[in-house]
Amino acid sequence: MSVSSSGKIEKIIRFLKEKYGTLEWWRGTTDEVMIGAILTQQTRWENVERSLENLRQQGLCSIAAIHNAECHNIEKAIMCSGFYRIKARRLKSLSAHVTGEYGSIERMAQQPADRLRENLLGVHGIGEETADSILCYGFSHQTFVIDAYTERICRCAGITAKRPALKKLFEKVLPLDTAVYQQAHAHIVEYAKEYCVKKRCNECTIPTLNG
DNA sequence: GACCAGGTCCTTG
DNA sequence: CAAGGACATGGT
Repeated sequence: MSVSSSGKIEKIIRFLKEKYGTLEWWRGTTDEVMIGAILTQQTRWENVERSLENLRQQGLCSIAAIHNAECHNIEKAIMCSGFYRIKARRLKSLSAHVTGEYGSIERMAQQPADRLRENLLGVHGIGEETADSILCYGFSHQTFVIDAYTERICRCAGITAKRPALKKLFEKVLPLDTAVYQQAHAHIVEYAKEYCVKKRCNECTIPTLNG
């Protein structure tokens, strides 16, 4: 009898939690999480941190400051995390959205998660992963983040579900606890960076799934 | 030098 | 709908 997708996901989550414990991941203000979520698109986090530091030094590391800044100045500050022209525009779109739709981050934080998600997906340059990252890490909602790594690990584990269904599966399995959601995604990324890239993800290396 | 990074959008078939 | 390309810098 084969293990169900839910069962496999439970095992993956348990194994990774055992392996990594609690990871320090994305501790920052809501503003910084939102900005970082855009900057980290297809980009290493270490480069994003440098950009965030540049933005801080320029006084540009907030949604309000981005809203008032010249695009050119944003571009210079975020250059080292790549795609800097398009990302500067995306940051502008996001800041315009927050300001126009809610007035402030504080107001935004009072809205229900599903409404925030729908509105974020309407912003040019924000897709599912970026929206969910903002919700989960910036606003502490129980929204699971599916990224390319999650898909890789799940595929190797023989879970055939794709993006939307995969997200539902994780959200069905995980307890309704924001810290658990944040950690589970962090664990997957750490594991994938360590094992699924260098080893080309030819086989599932999560031991509990091989027996 | 080749290849990849915590995506998203746009164009084609 | 799936596949392919553009966006760009920085690390291995």
